[in-house]
Amino acid sequence: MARGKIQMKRIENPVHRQVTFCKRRAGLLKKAKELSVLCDAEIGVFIFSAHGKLYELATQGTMQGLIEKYLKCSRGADDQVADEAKDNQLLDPKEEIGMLKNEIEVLQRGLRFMYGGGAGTMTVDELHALEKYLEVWMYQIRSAKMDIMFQEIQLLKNKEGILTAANKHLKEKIDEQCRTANIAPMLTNIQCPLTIQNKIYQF
Amino acid sequence: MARGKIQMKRIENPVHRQVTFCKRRAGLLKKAKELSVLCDAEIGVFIFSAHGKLYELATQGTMQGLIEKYLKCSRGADDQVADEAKDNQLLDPKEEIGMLKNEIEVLQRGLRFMYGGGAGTMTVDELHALEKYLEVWMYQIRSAKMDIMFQEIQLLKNKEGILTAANKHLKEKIDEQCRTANIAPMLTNIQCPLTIQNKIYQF
DNA sequence: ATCTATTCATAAGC
DNA sequence: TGCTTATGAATAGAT
Repeated sequence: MARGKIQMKRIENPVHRQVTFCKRRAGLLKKAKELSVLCDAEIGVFIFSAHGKLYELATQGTMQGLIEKYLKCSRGADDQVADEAKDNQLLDPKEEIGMLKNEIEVLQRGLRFMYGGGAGTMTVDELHALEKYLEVWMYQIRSAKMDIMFQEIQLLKNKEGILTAANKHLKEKIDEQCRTANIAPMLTNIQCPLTIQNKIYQF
Repeated sequence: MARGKIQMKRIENPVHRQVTFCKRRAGLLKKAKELSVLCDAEIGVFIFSAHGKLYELATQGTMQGLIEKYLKCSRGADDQVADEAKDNQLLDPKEEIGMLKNEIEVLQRGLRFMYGGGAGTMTVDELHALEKYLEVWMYQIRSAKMDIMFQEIQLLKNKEGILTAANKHLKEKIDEQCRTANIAPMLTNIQCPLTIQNKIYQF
């Protein structure tokens, strides 16, 4: 920057920090707007100051809308573990496709509503109908989300049950081997797995 | 910028636009990170390219967490002039009480409307207020539900990880014991747990 | 806030 | 996509 490079670490002087925060915050939001305009992108930014105050920017529509779009996009695209994504996809592809088609149809209808003459030509009743439709749509999306999460919970519970059973079985095998072989040193060796297993049941 | 100032409007040349998008996107995310580090701020950015591809940055924790924090912060304030509304509410407790009473009254009227039938007693403004109120209310319920479910999923995933590790450990113990004891009959006995374990990994 | 001296970001070209 | 460079922007420190 200017009149001396600054280190990329927290500015300790509170006055300097506050000043820099104001300046750079403005700069960041400006850059975001520019990128949005120049490259036809949709951008959301929110900044929480150290004191918790919120500064936000949504280049198109509302932040709420952007967040919904974000949540829709980030689902299925990338999760933390590859397995989860696979599981979600494997749950019911047909149902997912059906939902997406339905969503597209609703969206197209909504767009025709919006662009086909504008809201000026719409009666209160028509607007009411559209509102109802969007309400149902929201409900369906929410409902589908909940379903997927419930399924995931169920799946994980099943996994847990199987793993617990397997653990129990393995433990019994070890006990049995020890008894059959009558090898004293083995008894000390199996303390460790037993300890681990006890920890598991504490959850 | 360089080698010629550019106009602040959509870049029409698709190649230039794409190149600029990549460069400025990187620049914006860098600036966001810098602001976060220098000024101890928490920043979330998401960028949708014109083609709908998502690029995101969350300087602290996950984007999910940031979004929740954002929604919590922006809730209670109606629209874009959130700060002013908040300030007003915080600065004047009496006014806040008045507003809450008003909201309660609107809600009560809404309930009478629902059960008594007929919107005749409510104005459009009142209905709008009711709608806003129900929207926030719905969001809060949904949000709480989601939080609980996410927590449950996380807990189950942790359990799964520990159980899997314990299983692996137990299996290794068995293998070790078999090698040490060199007992042939045991080899057939341990097939069963191994089979269970393989089933587990198929999820 | 406003003002510079600097550093930084980046448009254009390859 | 990556690198280079000339130039416009951003901004640190001072006022």
